[in-house]
Order: sequence, then C-alpha cells, then structure tokens
Amino acid sequence: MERRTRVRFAPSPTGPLHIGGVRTALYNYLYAKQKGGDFIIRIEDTDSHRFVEGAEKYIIDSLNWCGIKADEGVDENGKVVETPSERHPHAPYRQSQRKGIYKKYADQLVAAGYAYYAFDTPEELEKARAEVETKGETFIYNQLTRKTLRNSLTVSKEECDKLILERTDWTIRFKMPEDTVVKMDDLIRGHIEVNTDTLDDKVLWKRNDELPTYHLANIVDDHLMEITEVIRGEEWLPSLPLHYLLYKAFGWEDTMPRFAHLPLLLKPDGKGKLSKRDGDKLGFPVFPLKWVNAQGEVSRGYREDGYFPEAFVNMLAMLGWNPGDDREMFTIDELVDAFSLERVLKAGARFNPDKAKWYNKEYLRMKSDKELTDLFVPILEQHGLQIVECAKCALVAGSEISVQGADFTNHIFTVGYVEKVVSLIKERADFVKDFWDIAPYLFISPDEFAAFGVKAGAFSEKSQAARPVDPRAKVYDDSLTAPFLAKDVDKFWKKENYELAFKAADFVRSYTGDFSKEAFESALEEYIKSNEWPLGKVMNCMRMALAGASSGLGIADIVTFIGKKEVAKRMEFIKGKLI
RNA sequence: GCUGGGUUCGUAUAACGGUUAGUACUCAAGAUUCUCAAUCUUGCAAUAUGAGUUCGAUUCUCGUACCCAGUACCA
Repeated sequence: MERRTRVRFAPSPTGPLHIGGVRTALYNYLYAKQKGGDFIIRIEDTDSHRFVEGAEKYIIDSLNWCGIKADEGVDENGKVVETPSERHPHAPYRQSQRKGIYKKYADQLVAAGYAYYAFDTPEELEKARAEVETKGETFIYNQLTRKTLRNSLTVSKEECDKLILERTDWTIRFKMPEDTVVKMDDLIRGHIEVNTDTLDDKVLWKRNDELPTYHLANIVDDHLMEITEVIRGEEWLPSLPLHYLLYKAFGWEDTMPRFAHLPLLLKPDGKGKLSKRDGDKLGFPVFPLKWVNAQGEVSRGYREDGYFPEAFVNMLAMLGWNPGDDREMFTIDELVDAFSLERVLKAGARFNPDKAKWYNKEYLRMKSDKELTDLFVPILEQHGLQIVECAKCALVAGSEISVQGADFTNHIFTVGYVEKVVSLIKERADFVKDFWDIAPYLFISPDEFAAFGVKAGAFSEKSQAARPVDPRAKVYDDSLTAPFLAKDVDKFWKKENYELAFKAADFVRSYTGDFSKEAFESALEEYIKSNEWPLGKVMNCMRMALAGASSGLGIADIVTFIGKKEVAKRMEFIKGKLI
C-alpha cells in the first residue's frame, strides 16, 4: 500500500540558515505539496555545544517569509509546539526535548550486537590520531583499530559493566560490518555501492550529555515520524551507507525512506561551497533575513536588501532544478506543480547574484502600482515627507497641494501623486528602495538636496566611474556639483544654453493648453524647434535646473509632475547659481 | 592521502545515441530618445581530456585532469 508522503526539513540551530538550507527546505516543501503529503520541520539540536540563541526562530521566520509553511513541526503561529496534538502527533519536534526516547534504541543495537560501548576518552583518541598522522595516515575507528582500543569488545564483561557504571564519558558506537558492500539507491544520483571497510564506527550515543548523535537521532525520528523521503544536502551522501545499515539493524528496512541528495550551492567564483562568510565579501547576501551574531556582526539578508520573497524563492528554485523547458518564472504554487526530483541536477550550482537581481526586477514589474506605492510610502516618510490620503488631509496649516497632489514647500504629497510617480519610474528600478534614488526631484527641489542627503547628478552606475569635475560646470555650490566630463561641458553646460532654458521655462509658465504629458511635450518641443534652438541642449539644461542631474526622466514628465509653480521656483534658483 | 560525488558558453541550464549544440542572466554593438534608464534587434561565447563501443557519442564504458563533499563524542 502506498504510504502518505511525509518529508521533513531538519536543520540544526547552530546559526542562521543560509540560502542553500532554504533551498533544501523549499524542495522538501515542493515535493510534499505536489504529492499531497506533509512537510515537517524538526530541530536537530543534539549538539549542546554549538547551540546558538535565536537560530531556531530565525529558521522559522525565514521559511515563513519565503511562504514555506510546515504542516507539522516545532512551530505553530509563532508558538513552540511542546506536546502532541492532532496536527502535531509526534511533538515535541526538538530532539533535545525528545532525548528520553533515543537511549532504548541505542541499547537495542548493543543487545543485538550491532553496536558496542567505547571507553576511550577524547584525549586518548586525539593522541591515537596524532600518532598515526605523523606517519602520514588517517586514524579511523573501525574494525581494524577497535580491537586495540578500550571498548566492550576488548574488555571483560565484568569490567565493562563496571566502567559503564563508574564512568560518565563513554559512548556507544556502531559496529561497522567487515568487507560488506552496501547497495544504495538515490533518487537523484541513482545506484551507489560502498564497501564498509572504508567506513568507520560512528558514535551513536554520548553518555556525557545523555544525547544521541545526529546519525541515531535522525534515523530514529525519521522512522517514528513515518518519513517517506529524505531530501537533504549532498554533504550527507557519505553517511548514507551508515544510515542504510542502521535501518537494517533496527529491522526497519520495509519502511526505510527513499533518499535524495541535493547538489550543493557553490560560491560565484566556483571555489568551494557557499558559506556564511562569503556574502559580505562577495557583495550579496547569503542569508534570507538579516542576522546579527553574538559579537554584534551583521550579515545582510535578502529581505532587508529589498528582495520580494517570490523572486527570492523563484531564483532559488531554479538553482539546480529546471522544468525541462524554457520557462523560468514560477510562483511557489506553480513550482509545486512543475517540480520533480528527477529533474534535479547532480552537479553543484554556482550562485549568481546578477540573476537574483534580474528576478526581482521582473517581479517588481508584475506588481501593481498600488502595491508598490504601499511599499514606497514608508520610505518617503523616512525621508521626512508627509504622505496624505487626499489633498484636504494635510495636517500642516496653510499647505497648498497642487492639482497634481504635491506641496513642495511643506513636503506633503498625496498617495495618488506617489502612485503616479511609481507608475512612471518602476520600470527603471530593480528594487522598491531604488525609487527614491531614481527621482528624488519629484519630491524635493534641488536646492534642498543637501538637507535631504541627496547626491546631485543621478548618473548610472556605469557612467559614475571616475568623472573629472570641470570647474566651468559649476552651476550649484560645491556640495551639489555633479561631476561632468569636459567634453560634455562644452556640449551642454554653457551659460548660453541655460539662457535658452530660462526662456523655455517662461513658455512653460505661460502655457495654458492641455497639461497632460503628451500634449505638453509636443507643445514644448514645437516651441523650442520653432525658435531654432538646439533641442537637446535646452532640454538638458532644463533637466539640470529642474532635477539637479544631467540624466533622468523626460522633461515633460518632470514638468507635469512638479507643476508650473515649482518649475518657476527651480529656474529662479539656478539662475543665481550660474557662474 | 583515502572514500564517495561531480564536469555543456563567464554563470544558470536545454538537447529518445543522429540538432546549425537551444534558452536565460551578464557583457558588447546598433536602433530609439532631449539625457539616463527601459525597450527592441544583433553579436560574443560551451560539450575538461584520452581511449573504447557504435554507421554515428554532449549522451554509453574505462582511464586521466580538475572541482566538491566526507573522513569529529558537528550537524
């Protein structure tokens, strides 16, 4: 009979979950949902020494942000699940809280001859290791060496019993069979065979802290929780033979889960697997959420960097898996439908920050203006602007909100104004947080840039590189002077061009026609051309005056947004600044 | 070192043993524009290597190189 699909994500709370871990959780989730089964979160905290405060909460928060919801596990709506219930029949899901259940399984293995007591102290083992290493070999606790070490196989029954009672630092080790070929099947890698002579006698139980090691706890819990597929990182592949043998030793072969070992996420330069330190070094986050460690060191997170969770999840899903065709945009529900372990790749994938950014851009464009506005408003408020629902809602006495919805004097804007700005600039942005940098001049006048911490000259990243400042280009005071190339100064930023721009501004002031962008744009261009002025030069000087930058939105856009009054004000300002 | 896993443009990837080796990102060029973006078009660019099997190999087998993981009383 087919068993109900049950998979688990079983992280260890030793620090923040990096994106490789998130992907493992994601694939587990996708698999479970596609099969109509359960996705379980279990916390493997059997190493008390490496426990990190807050890590478990971080893991849960991260998965929630990604939209990866567990059917069963440690957490329910922010509360730790302590006792079994209908929804969480196997609670608790923290191995430290389950410590009472593992010992009997370890004992069972000893009784059946699959495991034995080992009395070697860590110091003794360390010494044995060091000794062998001087000969250039590696010490392995296995069928060859266990005969020379102190354990229940080499000491008498009486002494063994005595040591078990007296000492508190013994362990139970798995007795790896000799010269046996373990035949395994992996859902991703196919058939694998390993000879047990290359394996060691792993510790299963630690007397000193009364806890099992990963290997024992993992097998016991997967069995008790009726896990049907174990989907985990490739770093576990070398311990797969041990896990197979453990299932066999327990007599649980019939219900042994199937295994799938996922390829690792590699650094962008291809050297080694992605690790926690890489992010800040390589300039992109390796964590879903921001993390501050005990030393106060901050690691960036995708959420804080402005990524949409949908984009992050989509990007992550495509690293090591593909649907078999050219599609690459997937919602998490679409991923559930399309996912299959058969199409997961064997080779490790290098993480590509550019593609992550591209995904975010694509998702940003799919969002409605309303949604983006809601995200942008708090940023504007942080910059000291007041955003109001309607023109009459302004709290400042005497504020005059224009028909467009802007009061530049009192820094008040209507939501409608913000939404129109968003609609105009969203295609130029990768992130919502870019909105402000793209067009600050739609909210504040260039004469206030310094007060608002805005850098004049909104150059693209590319053209920003090392531009020498030409003194003749100084139209604002030093703090606001954008760096110009000398050839551009001769081409655009001459006083005579500004004179023409002022005349064009006079035309704007007297313009009484349709003030929509299209109508106004053609009227302005027609006016400039009819006077036989150089269109590009006049327009650029206007932009410098109105936007405080040599590049940016179209003049007609800027003018119709800020309004005639503000145009006149900004023109007057720059007049006094020209040298 | 040993054991296991892996290897298609710079990156992510596609290709019943038969394709002109496709797509996306990045990059470059052109178009467009008042500038910058955006957009559109075009372009650059790959089967690690040597044998074998086969009429035919990116695809199957073996060797070599390189990369990764594991080699803990960590997970």
